[in-house]
Amino acid sequence: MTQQSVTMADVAKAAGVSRTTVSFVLNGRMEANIPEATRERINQTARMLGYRPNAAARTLASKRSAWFGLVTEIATSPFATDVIKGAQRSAWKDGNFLLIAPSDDDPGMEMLAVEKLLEQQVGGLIIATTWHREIIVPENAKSVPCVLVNCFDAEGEFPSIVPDEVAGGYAAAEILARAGHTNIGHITVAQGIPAQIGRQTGMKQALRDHGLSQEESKIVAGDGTADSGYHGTQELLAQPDPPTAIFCGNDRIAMGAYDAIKELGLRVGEDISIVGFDDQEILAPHMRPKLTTIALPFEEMGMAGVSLLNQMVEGSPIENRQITIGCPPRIRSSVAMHGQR
Amino acid sequence: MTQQSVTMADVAKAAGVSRTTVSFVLNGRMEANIPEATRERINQTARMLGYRPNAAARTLASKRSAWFGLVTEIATSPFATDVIKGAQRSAWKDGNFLLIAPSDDDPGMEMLAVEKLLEQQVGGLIIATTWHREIIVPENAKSVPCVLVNCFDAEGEFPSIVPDEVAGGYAAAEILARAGHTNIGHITVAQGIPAQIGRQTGMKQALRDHGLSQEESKIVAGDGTADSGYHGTQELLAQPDPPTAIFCGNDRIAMGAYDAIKELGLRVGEDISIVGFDDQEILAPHMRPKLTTIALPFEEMGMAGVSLLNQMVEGSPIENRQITIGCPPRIRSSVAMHGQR
DNA sequence: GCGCGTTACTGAATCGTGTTAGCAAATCTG
DNA sequence: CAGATTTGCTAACACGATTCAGTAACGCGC
Repeated sequence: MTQQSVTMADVAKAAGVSRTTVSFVLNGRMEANIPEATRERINQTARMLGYRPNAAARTLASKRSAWFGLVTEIATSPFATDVIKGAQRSAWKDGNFLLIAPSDDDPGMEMLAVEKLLEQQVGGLIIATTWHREIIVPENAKSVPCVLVNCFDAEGEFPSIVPDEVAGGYAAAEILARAGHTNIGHITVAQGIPAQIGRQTGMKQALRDHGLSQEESKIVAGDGTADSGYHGTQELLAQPDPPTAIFCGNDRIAMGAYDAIKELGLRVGEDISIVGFDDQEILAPHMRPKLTTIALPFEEMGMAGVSLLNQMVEGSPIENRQITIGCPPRIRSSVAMHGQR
Repeated sequence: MTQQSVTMADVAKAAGVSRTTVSFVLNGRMEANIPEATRERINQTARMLGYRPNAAARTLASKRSAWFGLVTEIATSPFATDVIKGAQRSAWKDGNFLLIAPSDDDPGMEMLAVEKLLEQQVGGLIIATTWHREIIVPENAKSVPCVLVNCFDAEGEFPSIVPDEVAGGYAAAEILARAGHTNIGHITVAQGIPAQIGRQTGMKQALRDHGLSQEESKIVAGDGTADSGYHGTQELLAQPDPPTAIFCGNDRIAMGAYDAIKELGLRVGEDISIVGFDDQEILAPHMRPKLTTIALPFEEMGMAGVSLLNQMVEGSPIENRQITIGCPPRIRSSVAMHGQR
């Protein structure tokens, strides 16, 4: 109500030209060579009248919308924020919008979300998960360009963007090896997920490359919780030849590890070195000592997702369908030099 | 491209009726009394043909869109997620969408964000901040119903939804008082913000109501960081008559407090009781012992924002323009009984 | 003064839906 | 059985843009 809404026709009348001309000018169509004087006049009157384009009309007429859809499990994790942030920023730069729809990790819900987004005429779709895993992409998602972020489909049919877990695990172990540690423990996240497999694989490779061996007993299975970090650390430190450093599968595990270490009267970053994974913004930099960890590049993944989508929408050929994004180390204070170098 | 897009006209032709009839049936216009048989036939063919309504056309024709705009500082804080989550859920229920635009705490950016959202024909606007404070609402936000979440304008011109800081502070202090503590410390968040003022006010009231007094020295000014919690706690515990319980202005402060307490060889939840504020999902339940704290009702605020917006869009009278939402206590394990009851 | 190319525009169709006004047939009313 | 009402549907315009196909005016060479 009270929608006075100035239209192009109003601007055209006020400027004494046709709708078409106004459209050309406001969209910067230079090939319709409208002289500078007219352009200026039209822009002036548009501004004076407070003209605001109607996106719905534009979408309808041009059959191209300014929206991408993002389907994600906002319900569960704060991680989603960063993906949204990155995607949002990247889309915004090109004048695009993000329509966010919840999937809640329920296939039915997810299909509905996609359906609703398609009704909104989204030009492309991003499906993002909060933890790196394989998913089944809803059938209807195929009616429009679609990119997977932090997940992948079994057939590799969709382009996907995932963190480089292996390189991340490698970096984590290398930090400890470079600091002179030779007896390194590891507490894993939940068994069988890409994060666990990748990080552990990377760690083993790094240790080999640095000429270090690691007994099986130095790898304890956790489940990603702080509790599992606490108990895992107790288990490691109770061994006859306890490790001097622990690579924790994620930051929450590291949090539990801190507690266990302190309870034993030892000092994190002096007696025992710790490296985490994830770089949780409200955790890692606030721990005492501040946690050295490997960051999950959620924001970059979101940005990459949108730019990949842009390419697909424009019909550019996609060279790389499976993109991995590096996990940068965040060096803080939980790792100490050990022994002679 | 390859937009086969089945339209209403296609459905109409296939069903042997006019487009108008299809529109009536699909929109459930009962007053146009179409007999059950015809309705069924149209629904069938629509489903068979895979008809998907075009939201842009609908928005254009009906002059009412199915989406609300949410302007927020996604850039800075994980808190935003919960507001988005609540708003999203609430909107989704009514078939509405949320368009998210970043404000990045920059007035120019914010105006642009609002402008862009208005171009998208949003039916209403939510402006949300990550921390409770006063804001200046951009002028153009007035062209559509607008609700403030977690913030407010100086003139009270806009309906706003904020957490009940005072009641939260009251609850926090009461938990400690009820546990038998009589010597209670407090470490504040940044000076002068509503969170600091409200929580402190609530605390003082609770202590008065429980017949307790509190020396000025037992309130130390922090800045919301874990570091300030660490040093604040050291300061409090170094006093000649140290408190047996500390109400920390937020969970990060509590995190620092834990570290300081443990370093002194004391036990949290046994020797010293702690209550936090915010209930940060990835922090509070994972601390050791698990932190008793007061939750900030972000999700509820988001939901309340959307439903208030719905009322406004429908033209219902708004009875309450300044809504405060309660901050529920989350009782965990960081508070112990003290002394005789 | 004719043909041709450029410049600076305009008219009209189109996008897919909502919505009002109205019409023919069927049914009811008295 | 005439007139009024209801039932079941349709024609046509509107919404606010984009875009294609012109076209009138002008300059220019010959």
